[in-house]
Amino acid sequence: MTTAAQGLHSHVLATLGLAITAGEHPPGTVLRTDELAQTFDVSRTVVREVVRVLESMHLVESRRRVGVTVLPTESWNVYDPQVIRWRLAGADRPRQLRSLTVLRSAVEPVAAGLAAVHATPDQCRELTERALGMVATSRGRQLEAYLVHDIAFHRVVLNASGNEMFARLGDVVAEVLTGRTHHHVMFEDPDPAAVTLHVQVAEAVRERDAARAEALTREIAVGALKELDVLAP
Amino acid sequence: MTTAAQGLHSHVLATLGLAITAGEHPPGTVLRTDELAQTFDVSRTVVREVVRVLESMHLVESRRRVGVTVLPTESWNVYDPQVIRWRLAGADRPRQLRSLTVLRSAVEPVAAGLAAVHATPDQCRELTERALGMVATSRGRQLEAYLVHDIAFHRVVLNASGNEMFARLGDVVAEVLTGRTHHHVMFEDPDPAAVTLHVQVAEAVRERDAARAEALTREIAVGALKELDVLAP
DNA sequence: GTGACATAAAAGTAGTACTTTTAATTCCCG
DNA sequence: CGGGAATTAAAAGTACTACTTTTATGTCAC
Repeated sequence: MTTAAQGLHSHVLATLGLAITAGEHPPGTVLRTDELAQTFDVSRTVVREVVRVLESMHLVESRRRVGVTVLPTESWNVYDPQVIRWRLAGADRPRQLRSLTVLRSAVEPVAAGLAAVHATPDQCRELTERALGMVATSRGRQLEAYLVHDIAFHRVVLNASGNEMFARLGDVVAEVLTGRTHHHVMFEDPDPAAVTLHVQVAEAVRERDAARAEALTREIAVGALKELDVLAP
Repeated sequence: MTTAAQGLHSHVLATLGLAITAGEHPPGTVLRTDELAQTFDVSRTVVREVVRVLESMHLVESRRRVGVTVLPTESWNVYDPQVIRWRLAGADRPRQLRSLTVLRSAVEPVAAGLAAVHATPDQCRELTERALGMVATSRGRQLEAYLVHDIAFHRVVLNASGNEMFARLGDVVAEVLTGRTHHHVMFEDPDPAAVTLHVQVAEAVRERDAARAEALTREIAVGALKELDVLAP
């Protein structure tokens, strides 16, 4: 059971998409639609719709008289949430987590700076609440509860930035944080220093101190990068 | 001629996608597949494939007994290059340019810093060449030639960062730079200060000075933001 | 060997028939 | 009169079949 699916389309899409992003069917592989139809025991219609979607993600290319060719990784729409999810579920999850964390480290500080300028009172309040929630759940193996607050916190910052491109990264950040928690640290409580930094970011945003919000968030980012050994020691 | 298209599918997709992102069919609008088939004078098969693609971009949602509903802007996959292109071609092009420029301002400095660490000798060389090309074409209304170098320069930086998420933003940056040139400055030569900064970035990368490459690129970004009045005066 | 030509393989398109889901309406009972 | 269960019908989902179009590849003449 890789992915639940009501509807044949969803099922085939999930299976095939995952297979391709996981590296079965490596780039260059040629698939034929009626062969796929047979494999999945669905009609060609369904397969064609799936192929069209995969094509729009630039995972494959469909050419007449040739078939459906798997494209090289460089062409993939790596920002497509679906593709990200598939890759996080597959083999090169570590690599994926790394590159997404680097992206976060670039985006979130700037987003925090903008949030300090644009955040509504409501957003300021939720930010503070979430930071306090993180503090409250930061000790004693309450990792799941902590994660919820952490995700919400970062999502609010991204939304409050007022930039739609940033806002749409909320899901990505959620995936990264979830992946991190559920993967390699799972046991130990979160770093107290990081928790403090979140509280201070909330403070800075509330006080409209953009430079400080940005700098503090950059520190959080550095911490996240270190955790994944992306940084030189 | 909105978009060239060999193949009915591409044509319908381009037309409908553009229409939706442009704000005709505002969010909440319900379209029916056979109605669309009639409108475009194609078979329901073609329409369904198009709808499936639009659905994967989260522009629409298709529900039984209801029809194809246009989703609110917040759900759109704004990182999908296709969506970006449609929106840049449509009505809220200015807004789109603004948010993309903010994204650039966050990503490119970090990318430049990483490039200083990871760039191959080849990439360093091309970077220098492109910077010099910019200098050479920066005076005397050679805007098109300048643009080519400018795009290539930024693309190399993003690629050299070694991060695939950054690398994939090359097209976005290209669109933004093109839009900027072809839009509101078209007449006057590029800012000499910006040109110099590019040369210095190439230098910093070549000398493996990550901090300097990042700082300089940040200055370029500030310039781009100012140009669009994103920054407070 | 090279270029024109023929062939066939695979995707693209169309149309139709049927199934499934589900919003909305109806209708019965309290 | 009101609310909930049963019915209905509208629209998408699926399947299948027939046909068209493109084009890689192999063939043949020169």
